[in-house]
Amino acid sequence: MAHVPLDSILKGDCIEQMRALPDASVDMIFADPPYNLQLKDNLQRPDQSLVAGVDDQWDKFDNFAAYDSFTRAWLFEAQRLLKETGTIWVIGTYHNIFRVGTAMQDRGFWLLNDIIWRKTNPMPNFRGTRFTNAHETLIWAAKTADQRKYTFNYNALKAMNDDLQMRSDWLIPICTGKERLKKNGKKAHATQKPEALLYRILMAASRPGDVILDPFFGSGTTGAMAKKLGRHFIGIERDDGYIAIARERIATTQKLDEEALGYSISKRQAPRVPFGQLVEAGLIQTGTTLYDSRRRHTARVRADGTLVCRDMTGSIHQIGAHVQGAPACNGWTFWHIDKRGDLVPLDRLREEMRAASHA
Amino acid sequence: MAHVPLDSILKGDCIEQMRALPDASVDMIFADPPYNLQLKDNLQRPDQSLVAGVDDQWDKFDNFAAYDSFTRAWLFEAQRLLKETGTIWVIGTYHNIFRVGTAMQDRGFWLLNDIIWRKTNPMPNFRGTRFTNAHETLIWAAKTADQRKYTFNYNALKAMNDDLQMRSDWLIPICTGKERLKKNGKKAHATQKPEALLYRILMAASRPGDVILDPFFGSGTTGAMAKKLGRHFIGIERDDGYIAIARERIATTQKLDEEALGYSISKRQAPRVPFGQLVEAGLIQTGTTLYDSRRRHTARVRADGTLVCRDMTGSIHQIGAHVQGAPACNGWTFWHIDKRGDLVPLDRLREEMRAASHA
DNA sequence: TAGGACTCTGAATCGGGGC
DNA sequence: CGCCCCGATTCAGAGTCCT
Repeated sequence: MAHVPLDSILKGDCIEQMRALPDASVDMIFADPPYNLQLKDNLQRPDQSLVAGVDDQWDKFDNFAAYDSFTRAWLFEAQRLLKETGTIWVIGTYHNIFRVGTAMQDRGFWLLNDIIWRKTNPMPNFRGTRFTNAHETLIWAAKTADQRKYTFNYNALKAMNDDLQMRSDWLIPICTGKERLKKNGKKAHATQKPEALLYRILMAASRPGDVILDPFFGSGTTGAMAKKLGRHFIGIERDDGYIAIARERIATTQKLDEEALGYSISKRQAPRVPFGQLVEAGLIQTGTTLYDSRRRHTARVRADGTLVCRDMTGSIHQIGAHVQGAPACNGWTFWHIDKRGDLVPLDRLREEMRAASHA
Repeated sequence: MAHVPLDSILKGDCIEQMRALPDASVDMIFADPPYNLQLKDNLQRPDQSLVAGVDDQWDKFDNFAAYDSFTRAWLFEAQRLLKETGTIWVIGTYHNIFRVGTAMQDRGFWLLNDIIWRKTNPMPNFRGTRFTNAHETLIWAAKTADQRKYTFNYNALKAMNDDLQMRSDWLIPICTGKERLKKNGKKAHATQKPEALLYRILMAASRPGDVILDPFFGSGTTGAMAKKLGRHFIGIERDDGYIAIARERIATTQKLDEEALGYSISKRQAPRVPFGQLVEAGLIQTGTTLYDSRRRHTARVRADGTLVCRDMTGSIHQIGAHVQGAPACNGWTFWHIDKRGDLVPLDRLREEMRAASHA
């Protein structure tokens, strides 16, 4: 059967290129297909400047039927290429994601989750006519309904999330700053995805050495993160310009060392809530005594959010580590308050705080 | 034509009951259709206790085709019942929402947003096999693609959100505690929606006095919130038990008083006041010099309400655009008068004029 | 150099009424 | 239906320049 070209970008139409690859040859697929935006006119900001919207040819379809037919064709090949334990991720917005999801179910993929990428910094709705479009949706699915042995690194993701089960809503900034690839001072690709998003996806649903296919490779975020995390990639892209920037980008990306690959922690988490903020808000009184889960250690809270324990003062993490004689400690889960005899972890109070500040 | 039965619950099949209602008779629809959950077996918690899932007969469909056909049928009636300015909300999870969204687009509804209801307290994934399913998805749509005059209280929602545009991700707790209706100590309805969710939806997309239809009425959250917010409701439900619960619930719900029901309206809805009227009324003298906010540009007022700037004359908007070299300009906020050294925008004078004409 | 003022930008189905 | 004009409308983050 056909050769599987690892760590390279195949130039051409994604369906044709996928057809040339052998059955059951990839461990994970990440697909960022055209969203089929139907933009009628130019959009101006309140200051009269023009929004640089997506006007690329690759996002033009005549109608829903044409888009559906395209979607079914590439999904058919994607399913054929997946190994039995493989999973697929597809990203989109309300313009296309319902059609993609329907096509996936019809094709026999088994949906595992829909994941919401919440943007910290979305583009506002300039006209005040709708809600700020502040998220995109990912669908995560196994090859078939009876396939239960898909790759999912449950514990790694729990560790990335302060020892809480990772939820289906992920807060990640859009791709800006140094990470955003530029060409002649302008954005090189209209829809470059943030590396943190691919980082989390690859950590969740693949293992080092796995083969990752991205049939809509674009600026190559999937390839760069695959290399960084010690996975192999196959990219498919038909635009020479995009291929060139992706090649250069991946060439300058470093693979993490073996040790880091075992313990990688996400840099970007849910909005940070300092412990002092709980004190400031009155959720925790100064002078309150904190306990570990078995009441073997105690410490008291000061007004600035530090703890005192015997003659030591420091953060909830530092004091937690100190009393255990451990090199490090997650103070949020280590320390508890006594609520009518029950021990409640600080982490629960933080959750309440986050909820209150958003509601 | 048929009678529209306000503030009542129609017993029977939702499609048959909708058929009996006249065209263009409701202002907003909220629909919480069966989710078509595909639970194979009973789910047990780690402590071996059984999760009380949805196993009602109303959630049983033989396959996707049967579910799609049901979905298309009720959406057809829903679209017929909507007034031209009306919008529809449909809630679901990944089991059904993609099929619903596709059917809505195929039917000609125009999607305005998808909204993510983020749960503060979702049920964990007990087996550690997937991400915590921590959200549900709502689709908000106008009746047709060319319909731009749908009801959306942009300013009211902005006010509810600390003066920031409301985003597409809403953090709301699931329905628990006193709010959760009980029957013989057990939850009375498997999928009772939180009142906060309906509150926000009704505040966003309806006005006092509007008619709200809920074709899957269940425990009546829509009816209760409609009554509380001074809207009318029509509920459709086929289960006598649910109807009884909902009736009692709504009977004990109080309408907010008129003052509380007031909400911030937008400038678009305010009566139009031409600039010339301010001159005519003497709020601005002819010959007055106008300044932009940084005093970089000036213009003088003429008797007919036009401005002069160098050799140009025109409306406050035209001259504002001209001096900036911009394609357009809002003269009301661009131009100011000098009141004892302070710059006051024309917009403020206009507000005074409107206030005076009301008194 | 630290901080403030100003500018720029991001997958966006983004207006209404009179003539 | 088309044209023209009125006039309503933005948040977070990064980058630049000046004090």
